[in-house]
Amino acid sequence: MRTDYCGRLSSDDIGRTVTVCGWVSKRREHGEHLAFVDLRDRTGIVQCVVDHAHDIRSEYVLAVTGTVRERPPETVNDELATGAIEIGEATVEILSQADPTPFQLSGRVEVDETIRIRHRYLDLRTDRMQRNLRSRALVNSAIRRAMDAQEFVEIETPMLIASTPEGARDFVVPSRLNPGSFYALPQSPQLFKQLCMVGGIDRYYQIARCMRDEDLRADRQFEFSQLDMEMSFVDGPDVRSVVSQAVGEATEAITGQKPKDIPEISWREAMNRYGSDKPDTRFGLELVDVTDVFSETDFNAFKAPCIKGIKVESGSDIGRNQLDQLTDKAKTWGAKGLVWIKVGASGEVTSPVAKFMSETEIGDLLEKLNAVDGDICYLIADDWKRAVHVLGLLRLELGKPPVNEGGLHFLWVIDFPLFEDIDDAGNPVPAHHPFTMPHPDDLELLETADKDPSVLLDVRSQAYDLVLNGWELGSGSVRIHRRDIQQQIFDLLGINEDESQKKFGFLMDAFRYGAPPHAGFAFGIDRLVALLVGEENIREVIAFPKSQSGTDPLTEAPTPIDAKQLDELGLRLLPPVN
RNA sequence: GGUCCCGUGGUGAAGUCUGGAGUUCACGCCGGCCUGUCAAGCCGGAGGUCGCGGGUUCAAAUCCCGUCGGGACCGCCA
Repeated sequence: MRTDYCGRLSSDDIGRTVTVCGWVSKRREHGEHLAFVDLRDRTGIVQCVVDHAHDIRSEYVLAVTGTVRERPPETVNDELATGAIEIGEATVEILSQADPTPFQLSGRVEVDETIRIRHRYLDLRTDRMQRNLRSRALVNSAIRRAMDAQEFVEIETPMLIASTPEGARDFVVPSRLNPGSFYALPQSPQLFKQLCMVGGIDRYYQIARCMRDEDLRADRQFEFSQLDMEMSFVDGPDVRSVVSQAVGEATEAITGQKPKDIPEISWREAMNRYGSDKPDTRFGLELVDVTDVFSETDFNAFKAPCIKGIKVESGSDIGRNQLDQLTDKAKTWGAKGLVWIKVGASGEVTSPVAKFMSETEIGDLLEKLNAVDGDICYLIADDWKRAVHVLGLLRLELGKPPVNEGGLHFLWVIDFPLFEDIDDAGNPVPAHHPFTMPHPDDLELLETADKDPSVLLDVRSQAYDLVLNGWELGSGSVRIHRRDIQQQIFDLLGINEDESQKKFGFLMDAFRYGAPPHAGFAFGIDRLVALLVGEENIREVIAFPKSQSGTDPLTEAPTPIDAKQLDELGLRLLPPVN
């Protein structure tokens, strides 16, 4: 049907008779016997000169046949890749007509995203979506190349699996053959990839679809894709090296440049310096500990276990209104308050709480924060966890650059704590999943936990996250491959033997028969691609995404199902709750 | 569970704070003119339940209450 793609025609083709197919991007009519039709396919646009084009409208699908010729010099279009040539004396076959589109595809005006998604088949024709989806495909193939080159085996794991109550909320699928029982859709192939290691696969990977029924965000959809991998007889650095390689090749495939070696930072240091376990290291504004300065303060609000501050250079021209808004935000983030101190020319300060601080305290504070004339300091006093958390959010609020500025700052965050908290029942809450190997140096801390559970919070794990520009790309860990340690962890988590046998019995059983030491990782493809192409929302790199409320504007999913389907599945609906 | 922002012809915005005739701008659409445009140009035209419901008022896009939809974030996401 066609001899060439629109965007690939060039001066080399002058004189050839060609047929191109595509959509009418634009028609410019100059009278009955001269019109220019810009024809678009996936490769780009070419101008066709048509004798009579009155019946041709935008987005009609055409096959255009004509002779490639040089444009008159004064009409060359430098903006267009094919701008030096045109298809002359073109004859047009209309393959398909088109109604006026519900929004313009030119990209000249921003279009409401719901409208774009409702008509995604049109939106996909735009340069932006064509580029994003092609970039995503390039990332996928680069990752596959990298993994294949390192002798990983691609293995598919089941989509219909057993539900486990840990972690995120499961999507569940009722079983017709076993009424009253349900499958869960995988939140990740975690257990299966560990079974692959027991099975001697040695190196497994998969570009896996995962589902989690949690609230949606700019960087979270119900469904997402991960590069999921697992290796035997390796340690954390080995895994990080392989992942760095794959991510590096994916980055190079899009940007043309291989990223530098990825720095590593401990979780503790990340929290202290950035107030986040996924720090955006494109900019400074680091947190400074000033607890010592106020160790003997009379200021009641600062009689706290931890006081952290950040300094904004030349930030003192901020107005009272904005400061009040920042304070309100800090409170919604969990702070009791937010203290700000503006620094004047000769070191004098302006602050609602200056009168509660001694001159020594103010002097030491400014010195620690290295604050000078025109700067403003923000301080949070609280327990360590809350202080760094709130100040970390404030740091982003004050300094986070736009998505496509500041370059790509990859970062490994290592030495995560094994437990993030102790729950009301006195059981530790795992920070990662319960198969994460504790740090070898901290194993003895586990033994002493009977006497003092709080030491558990100091136990490090062999878990690590990969972070890019403040987004958690993914996480992984060295796994527990010994039943005794695994049972010890289950005991600590308050999961008794019955329960662990019921939930993870197949894994525990597998470990009876010779489990190799193994470790793995998974990172989100959607997030990686979004950041690589400079999109601040992963919906822009997903062909058919869902809205924040989990509905699909295109298909209207989710929808009720009819009584017959419910009957078959042995389900009955409760009356709607009002 | 919570906080904040948005909703005005097909699209995007202004108008809302400070109530006074559906007013304006750009794009698109329809018709006409037009033989070198490429954001073509010129002339003309059509197109509206100001998300929805209620209230206040002589009068509501505008003020108040509720509700729906979209988005950003906190919680949540082992």
